[in-house]
Amino acid sequence: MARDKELTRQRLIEAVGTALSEQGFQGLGVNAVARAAGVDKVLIYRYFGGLPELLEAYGESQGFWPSREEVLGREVAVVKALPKAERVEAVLLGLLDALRHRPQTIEVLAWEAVQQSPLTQRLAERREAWSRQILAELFDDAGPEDRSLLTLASLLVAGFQYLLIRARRGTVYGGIALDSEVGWAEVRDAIRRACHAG
Amino acid sequence: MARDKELTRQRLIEAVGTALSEQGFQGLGVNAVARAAGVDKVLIYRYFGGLPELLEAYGESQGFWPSREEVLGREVAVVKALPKAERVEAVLLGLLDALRHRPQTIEVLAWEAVQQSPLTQRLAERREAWSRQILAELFDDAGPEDRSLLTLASLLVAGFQYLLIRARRGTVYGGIALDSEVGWAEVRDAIRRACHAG
DNA sequence: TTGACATGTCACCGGATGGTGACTTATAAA
DNA sequence: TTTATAAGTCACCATCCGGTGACATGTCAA
Repeated sequence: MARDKELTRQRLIEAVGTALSEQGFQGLGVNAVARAAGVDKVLIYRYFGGLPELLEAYGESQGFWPSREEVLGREVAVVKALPKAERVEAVLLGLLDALRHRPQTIEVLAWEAVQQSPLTQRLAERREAWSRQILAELFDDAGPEDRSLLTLASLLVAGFQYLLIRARRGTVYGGIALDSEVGWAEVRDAIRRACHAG
Repeated sequence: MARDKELTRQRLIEAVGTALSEQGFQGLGVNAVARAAGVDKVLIYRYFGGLPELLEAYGESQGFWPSREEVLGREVAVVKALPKAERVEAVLLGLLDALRHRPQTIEVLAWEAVQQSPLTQRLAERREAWSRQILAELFDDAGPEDRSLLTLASLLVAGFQYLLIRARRGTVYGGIALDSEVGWAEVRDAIRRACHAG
């Protein structure tokens, strides 16, 4: 093995991602990550201090949460000119699409949902900050009367995040086929319908 | 220890519930359950065959999923006379309320979301059957044009189930205060709003 | 009273885990 | 060329896990 500390660090960070993809967060331990990196586990302690710090480095290294541009698919200013219901719809549909292409993020979301660790807590805080920022940027003209619409938006996000989590292994939920494009098209329709409520 | 096989069986089954409440499904193992029951773990193998069968017995023993009457809070026939949107609203709000009082069911839902085991698979199938039955009983007059409404209903159920899972340890999600009655009142409002969409 | 059987206890196994100390060896400065 | 130190290897620890075989003892029928 070449003696390159920085390369080994990188290998370890990437190994977190592969271990996460292959075994899920359940099997995520010092031994598994070291094995995936092809490196001795003691280096995790030497280079990062421990598994939590390595996971943190992994979290920092990735664009876990999609950028606003990726979610919206167009300039922020363009979306901002739309009616509020359309804006919400654009954010929700864009976010759904972005997350569907991020299996590791979904894995972490599942993790976050069931376990409370320093890492998942930090990730949760970051997501809260992300949603606050979206709110401030896209809905700075929202008043108290829009509170219900924004809560509905959060509820819908929670809904399809849950569906994404279940889709990792399950095939159907509440009659929705999670393993087919048809099912997800229905979900998008339902989101559109809900956005224009009230 | 009294030599009463049936009592010991019952103790073990109840111990699953207490272990589930105290440590969550993560720490649910042969040793933990036996410890909680104050009984030797070998009896799990003798009386049930193994942990999966014991968990199955626990699943059978409890009213995990609320009955239709508990959800609706009134006679099925009465609800059936309502317009479709009102019917969906009644089911969703009733289900949310029923689940909020079932911490162990929520724990199992969280489990089900992240792990695929024979038990969680059976529980998932049972829930699917439950929702199909609700559909057949309350919405036998639904046509293809109602498909979108029912998908939205499933999405909303997914949403508040996810919120219930996160509320076990988290305090806020997407701006919704999960640890306060105010937050849940907002969720109920959002559900009502969504039900009358389209 | 005796003996058979069911109930329950205990000690142990192999394997995986997180974690650490002692070792080898490549590299690079003196 | 020598030598100090960083990079990487290896063996081992305690602990927990699921699982099992051998044993003790209460109960009840013969």
